[in-house]
Amino acid sequence: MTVRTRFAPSPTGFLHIGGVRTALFNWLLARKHGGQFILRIDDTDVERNRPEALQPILEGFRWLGLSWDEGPEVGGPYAPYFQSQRLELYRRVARQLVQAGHAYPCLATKEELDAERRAAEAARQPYIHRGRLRDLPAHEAMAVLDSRQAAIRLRVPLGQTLALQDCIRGPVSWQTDLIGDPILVRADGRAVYNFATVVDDLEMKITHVVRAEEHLSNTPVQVLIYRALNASLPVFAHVPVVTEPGSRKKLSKRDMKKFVTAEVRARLHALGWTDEEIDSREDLNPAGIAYYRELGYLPAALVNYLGRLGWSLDEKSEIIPLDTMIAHFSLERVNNSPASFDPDKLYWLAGEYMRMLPLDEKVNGVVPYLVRAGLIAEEPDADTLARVRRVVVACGDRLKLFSDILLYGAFFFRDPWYDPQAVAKRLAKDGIPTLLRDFASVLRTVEPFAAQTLEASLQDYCQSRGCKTGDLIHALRVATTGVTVGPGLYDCLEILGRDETLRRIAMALQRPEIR
RNA sequence: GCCCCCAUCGUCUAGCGGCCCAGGACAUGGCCCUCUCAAGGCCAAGACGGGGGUUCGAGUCCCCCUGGGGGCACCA
Repeated sequence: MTVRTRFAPSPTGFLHIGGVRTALFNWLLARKHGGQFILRIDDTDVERNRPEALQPILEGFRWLGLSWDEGPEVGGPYAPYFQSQRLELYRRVARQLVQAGHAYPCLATKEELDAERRAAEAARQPYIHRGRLRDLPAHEAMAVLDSRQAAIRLRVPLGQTLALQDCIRGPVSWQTDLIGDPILVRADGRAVYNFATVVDDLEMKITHVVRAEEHLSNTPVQVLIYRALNASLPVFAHVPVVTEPGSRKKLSKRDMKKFVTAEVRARLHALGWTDEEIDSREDLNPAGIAYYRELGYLPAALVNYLGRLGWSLDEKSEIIPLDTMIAHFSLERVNNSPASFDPDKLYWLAGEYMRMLPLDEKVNGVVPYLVRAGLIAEEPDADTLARVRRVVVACGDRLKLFSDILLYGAFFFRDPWYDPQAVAKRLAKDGIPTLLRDFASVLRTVEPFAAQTLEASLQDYCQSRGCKTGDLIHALRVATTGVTVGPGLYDCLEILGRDETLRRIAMALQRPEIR
């Protein structure tokens, strides 16, 4: 039997980290067993659907490399993969259930039901709805269905215990008496999630239903539907929810905006985003995928992080290559308590993955950021690319995200932006400008103008002059880069070259703070 | 209110009765390295929610309590 899993987002908002993690588990399970991973769009709730939400979801999956074997844009043997296009199927199946006596029409209005629910609440009683036509004989029920616009409800069998083995939770059970007769098809003919899901999972031959724990309470209803359809159950696995950093509440796509903190805004501003752009992008925040893509996180790092969130390979592995993850993934090793999303650990992983990335790919990843910042031309020539490469090498492990290139390497591509504090601390001090001016004359003749010889000559110079190397080094750094942090000084000078280095030193010495 | 689930360092986790006075990782603090910032190395601090059982022995099994979470729609 081939394993078939699915992820079924509803396009009512943007995918968050938790949703992606659930999708990843589905994907891993399918890949591990050489099965299929299906993407299905659960969009039966047309009023709440937002067509513009679909593309970002698909793009997110593509970016992460979570390929789907069947679904939007790729089709498949059970197309269409949009529930909104399968309503006829659900209606047909629901009618069959009525005919078989497992379901019945319901004429209650929304107002009546609301009143019932409120009354139950007021009486502090659980609300368990049983329709008035529940016990109508099947042929009469069909007659009602044909003559009136009626919703269809499942007739929940009374007095039973539903027990099943969840792959992650273990044995779980429910009393059917406590389950109200659920709506299968709305009065307007549109199926409801619980029903459409079962019909589709059955038709699409889904073998493993891996979904978030918030769906656990939907499971008894769905089990009842499977039974009514005389179908065998898939394997159920309810993965714990992902909670917000700092709270124990599950991540929700409704208020992702609250993750747009001042710090997040500052980061995005640094990349050239305006507040208007940030505010118009709902998924551009630390709970969404787009944020990490924009900042230049490596997708492999995100996948690794998400895979380790609630799952472990063994007692110590943190960095787990995707093929290892696929080879060893199992639902049995999925943890069963909620996991809190930790941006710090993700950031650390991003750095680890960046370190492992081949140089060429680092250069390729960094170029778009330099282009967008207007530091290099859109189609950089070979010389520029060679220079970018040298800068990337100089940045070394400082580069954790592609966007870090702007943090550590921008000054290689434009004049330094002199940080007043840095100038005050490292340049505008007694004797320093003179020292700098004097050493500049040494720099004029250093041969070759390379890191090693530069270092040697600076050491010699300081020794013969009896000055502290630190003073000169810091002064040089600020004079040539404008800031106090960055790659090794000698690497910086070498990349800048003799002429540019001298020009920058002269420029720095012209500053008003210095005389 | 009712139903269901969960419970190891701040966080992610290992642990499936003795290998655990609980291991790893992120974060934190200190030291080393060092031209800054990273990275790296070393060290430190830090957890089995509580109470009952079962057992020669319990983080591990059972029960209760407490705490947390999820769900109770003609939403998904």
